[in-house]
Amino acid sequence: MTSPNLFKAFQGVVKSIVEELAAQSLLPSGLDLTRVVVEPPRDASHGDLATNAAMVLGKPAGKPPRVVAELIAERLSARSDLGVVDVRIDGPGFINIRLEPAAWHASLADVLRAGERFGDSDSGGGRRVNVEYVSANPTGPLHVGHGRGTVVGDVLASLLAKAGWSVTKEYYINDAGAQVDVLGRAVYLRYCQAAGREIGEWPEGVYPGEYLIPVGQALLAERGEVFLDQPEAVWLPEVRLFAVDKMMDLIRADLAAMGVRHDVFSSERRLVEDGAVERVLADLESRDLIYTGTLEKPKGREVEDWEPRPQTLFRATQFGDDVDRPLKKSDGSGTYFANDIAYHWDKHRRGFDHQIDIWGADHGGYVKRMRAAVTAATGGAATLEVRLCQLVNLLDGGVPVKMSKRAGRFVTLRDVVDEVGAGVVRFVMLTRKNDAPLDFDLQAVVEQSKDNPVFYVQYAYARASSVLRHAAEARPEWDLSEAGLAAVPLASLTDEAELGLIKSLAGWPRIIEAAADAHEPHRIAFGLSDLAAGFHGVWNRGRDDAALRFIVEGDDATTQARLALVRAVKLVIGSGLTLLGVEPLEEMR
RNA sequence: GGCCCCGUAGCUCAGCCGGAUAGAGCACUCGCCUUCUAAGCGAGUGGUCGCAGGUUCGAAUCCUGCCGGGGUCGCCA
Repeated sequence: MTSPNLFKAFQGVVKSIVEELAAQSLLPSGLDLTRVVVEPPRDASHGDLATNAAMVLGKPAGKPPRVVAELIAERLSARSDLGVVDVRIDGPGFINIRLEPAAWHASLADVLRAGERFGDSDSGGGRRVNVEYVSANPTGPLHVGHGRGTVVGDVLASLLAKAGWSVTKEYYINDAGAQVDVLGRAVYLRYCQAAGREIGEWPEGVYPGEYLIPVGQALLAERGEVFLDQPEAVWLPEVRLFAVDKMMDLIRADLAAMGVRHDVFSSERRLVEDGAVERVLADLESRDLIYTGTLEKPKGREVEDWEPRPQTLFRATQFGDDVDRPLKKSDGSGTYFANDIAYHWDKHRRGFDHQIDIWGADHGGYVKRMRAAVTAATGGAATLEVRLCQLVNLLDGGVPVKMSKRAGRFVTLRDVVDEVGAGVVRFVMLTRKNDAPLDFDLQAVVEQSKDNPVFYVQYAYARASSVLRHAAEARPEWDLSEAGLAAVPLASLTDEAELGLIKSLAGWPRIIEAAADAHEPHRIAFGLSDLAAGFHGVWNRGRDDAALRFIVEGDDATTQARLALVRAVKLVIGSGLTLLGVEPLEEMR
């Protein structure tokens, strides 16, 4: 289901004009129109819409851009039915189009009629895409760094859904590696403590996390003392399972507090037990993509006790990686990489040929091999895109918050959510593009000032709500719903700032589309800030000049038209915030 | 040493997968303000887009090589 998109509509018009010209032999036929776009000009003084058609088509058409521009411009000028009032050719061959105010009024009504659907598109065409994010090890609560990937993945998923993709949100549970053994041992110690045993000094390399105390107690309550004084081989398998279960409960609760809900949780252990890893490796082997070889020692970096040894290797270099990668540990079990190949292959088997993973930047060195493996394992049918999230620096009033795992002092994501709210966390995580480091200042993010983008956007929404509340009180007989205001005459919206705001609203679908195409959810947050700035600007004009206020005593027509604009602003900002998973605030308190 | 990311105004960052005199916020300077929602408003100063080549009608954007910062580098995940 698509919604109105003025720029797309004009793009279609320009293309059909080119085809028309071709049909009349004024231009060659069969020109490639994929690069023809209609967009807002960089400078509003150039016009309302601009197209690069003449510059893109000049060369293939064998004519100077300005000649092509003349041909197109002439026909565009004739389209008064679309509200075109002026067309001119500028610069190297841009065609700038100006629309009459009535066209913008119509576009405002379109926004209101589209409602929540405004900005939807069908560019995904219903194709399936899998977004895997968070996937933190099930060994403890989520920390702030996880929070960033969580938000980026979650909003990307929403964005793709809005752009017409069929999205599955997935979490990969790393419950098969050595760290869950470590977790199991830690929980066992807590269990012994719960049973009143003295355990002496806490062993090296075992999580001392206090959050494991209740897990040990729960284990005791559930299973009694059966594991006491038993060798590890007896208790570890069960304790490990128990512990992972509890940790996932913890993580799910953290995610719920952020408003995140995955569709699928996939277990690494399950994949291994089901033989998926063996099957994938066998398949790769049958295609001669696995061999036994010895890797060279990495240069320029000291590796302790390095010694050449033969390993089972995947021919990653055949698929663009820099070296071949090991698939088996010395004990014969699969490496994390081997299991991960099976996992991504499994996603492909489940019907996902578009896969997106959100990882921390520290896994950057892993991207090439994983993409190589996906290509190899699926015979090129599936593609993997990895988006890396840089570090989050947690600050408190400009001072870095010291986190030390050893001292047991680290701030969890939940701590932050409880302190500033999920909405604030979600928005702030998108105030930087994903591959740039992000400062998260606990004080700054709750500051009520223009410097704080979360506040600034919420305030715009609250102001719009407030104006509508006032209007509803003053004129209870008016229909101030989106549908109601869509039907109101808008001719009195003639102020330039008002028209500018309408133009910004009309451009909203472009922002969503660009963000979805580029897989960059932060663009929504930036777009919202711009919209909010536009609205605050219009609002502020009413300070100096009472005639420019939204509610004008004694002028119902103007008031209603302006309320339509306010309603549309509220609609778009509200839907943008919702897209980010941030609840819009009706009033600031 | 290899690979990945980053380098845009004094600071923090945008820049729509090549376009028209490169944008915003903060800071600074100068005015205004006490308001339908208060936690201000308007204007101005300010940039060799790290450096050097290349691709073309056109490059902050694409390619190559340097410089600087961060991450990462066999049986951890």
